[in-house]
Amino acid sequence: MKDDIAKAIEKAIGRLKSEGVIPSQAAASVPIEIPKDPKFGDFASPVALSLAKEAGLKPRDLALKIAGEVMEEKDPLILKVEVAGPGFINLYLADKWLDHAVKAIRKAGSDYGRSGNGAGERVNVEFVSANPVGPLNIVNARAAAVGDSLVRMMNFTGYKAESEFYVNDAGNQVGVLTDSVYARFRQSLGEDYPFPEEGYQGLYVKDMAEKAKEEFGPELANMPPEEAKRLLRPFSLKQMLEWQKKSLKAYDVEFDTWTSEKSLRDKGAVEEALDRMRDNDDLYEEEGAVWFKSTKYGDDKDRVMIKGDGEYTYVAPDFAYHLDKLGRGFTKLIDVLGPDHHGYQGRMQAGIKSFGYPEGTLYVLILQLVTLLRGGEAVKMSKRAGEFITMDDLLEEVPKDAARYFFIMRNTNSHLEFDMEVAAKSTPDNPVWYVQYAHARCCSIFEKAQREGTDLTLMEGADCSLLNHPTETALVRRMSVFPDELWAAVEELQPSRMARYAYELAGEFHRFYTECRVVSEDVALSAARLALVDAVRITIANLLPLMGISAPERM
RNA sequence: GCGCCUGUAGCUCAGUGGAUAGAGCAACUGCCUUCUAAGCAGUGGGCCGUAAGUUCGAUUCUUACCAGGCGCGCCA
Repeated sequence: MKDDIAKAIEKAIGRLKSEGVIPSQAAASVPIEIPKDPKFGDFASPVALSLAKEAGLKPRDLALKIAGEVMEEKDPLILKVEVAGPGFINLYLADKWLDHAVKAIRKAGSDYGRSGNGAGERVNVEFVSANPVGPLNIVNARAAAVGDSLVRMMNFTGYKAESEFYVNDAGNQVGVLTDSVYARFRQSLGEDYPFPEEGYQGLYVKDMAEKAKEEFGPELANMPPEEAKRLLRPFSLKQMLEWQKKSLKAYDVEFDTWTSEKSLRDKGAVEEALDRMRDNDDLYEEEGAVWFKSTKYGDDKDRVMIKGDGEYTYVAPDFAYHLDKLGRGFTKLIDVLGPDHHGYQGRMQAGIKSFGYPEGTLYVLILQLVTLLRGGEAVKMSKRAGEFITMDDLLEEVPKDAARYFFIMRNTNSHLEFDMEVAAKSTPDNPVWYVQYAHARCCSIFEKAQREGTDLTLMEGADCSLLNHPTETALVRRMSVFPDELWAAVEELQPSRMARYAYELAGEFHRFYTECRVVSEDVALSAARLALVDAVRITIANLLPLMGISAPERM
């Protein structure tokens, strides 16, 4: 409906343009909003306010002209158009539109909200990509929730989006992990074997050492350390990856692709990427190192690609990795990163440009920090002392649905306060329950109606124009903008918008539920309200899975 | 010092170049013989960090400053 209204106003503006009232080059987009106060109409547009200057008219006068044009050739669903305030165009819709809107939602069913807006563009969303050296942490968990929701939302709106996890299995961090496991292994045999200075202290390293003992037997101790570590390295890596996969699965996050840095290196992808930069004259040698002239593409300083000792810096394989993704046919790359990586953005954008891809190919979404609270008190975490809450720990305290909602409920560039006690509760302060409860209530109405012998097929012939109660029209309005809200969330890469929309929709439903009895003696009204409730059920059932949250039928 | 993010109600956060700046929590007051009260309605609470600029109009855009967070390696 929002679209139809925007089109009607666009047409009106088009006619005014051809009459020369508005200059033809004036911007074309027509914003439509739901007014805060229903007395300002079902929908409103401030378009005249922004166009007034170019037209050389007072906003109000222009609004009157546009309104006049809209009425001239008006959509039968539009009842009247008014101009109010400084120049808002307020549209009031005929009751018939309620019927249209509800029927459209029910007809679309599980496809309500789905669109082809993404036009099949192939998008790669990379997220989490934690080093395979320890358990997943809370920022990883936020990245998992945000990244996975983005992929789901994008696929629902016509993109071909895939999720990807980049495994840093070639760097020296895995070496440190291997050394740590090896040391714990020797210690477990009663030896006084030194633990590496930068080694990983966590208990899981000891567990892995025990597993290694089972796997390889005590003869591992008799091998030269280098040989033992050659066995331990892939073994440790595999354990870590399995652990991380398991943690993610518990959050309903599964990746389409896991790409290994090592495999990229092995097939010469790094050299290939560097050659490409060299061909562009973007590499140079200085002080015994090879540098990428990233300042040429807007980075604040040039970056070393090959160190003095002949090793790559971590960025070189990262460039190769991005080039690899692009080589697989993705035209848009999204990297979801933690707050400590924002400095990474400039060099990576520079690399993409050096490879010849257009501006806007890569989008880096930076997530801000998460502060964990328990009952309003900050949870003390000390990495050094090995005291920190992992993603797994969190799930033991907070149900998956609540965790996922909490992780996406804030804008990505806002710090997130996550109170585990609130998230774990089933009380009104917990927004997840509020939304799920709305869905359960819808289902419960049908269950009750059926049990009491109400003929549910009555819905099919329902006349939803009867839904005149303010809470009913508000509910229909809110539902009708779901596709627009979803698309806005996708364009802004902000799943938080979906979380908020879900909350608002649930609120409209709870108000309706309190004010209006669905099943009553009035057969026609009951039929209309059942259809309305069905539409709500459909909308919520479609949007919760986009956030990886279930829509329970009973609570 | 430089860069990125943030500064809106007691707390956590929405929001927008324009109509009286919103929600949840916390406080207080009402509403269950009726489809789940895990709900609803209401009251109180705001120099939208400070100052200047652009504008008919700024909480929104620009700049400076103040405050908080995070980064700034031939570490990953």
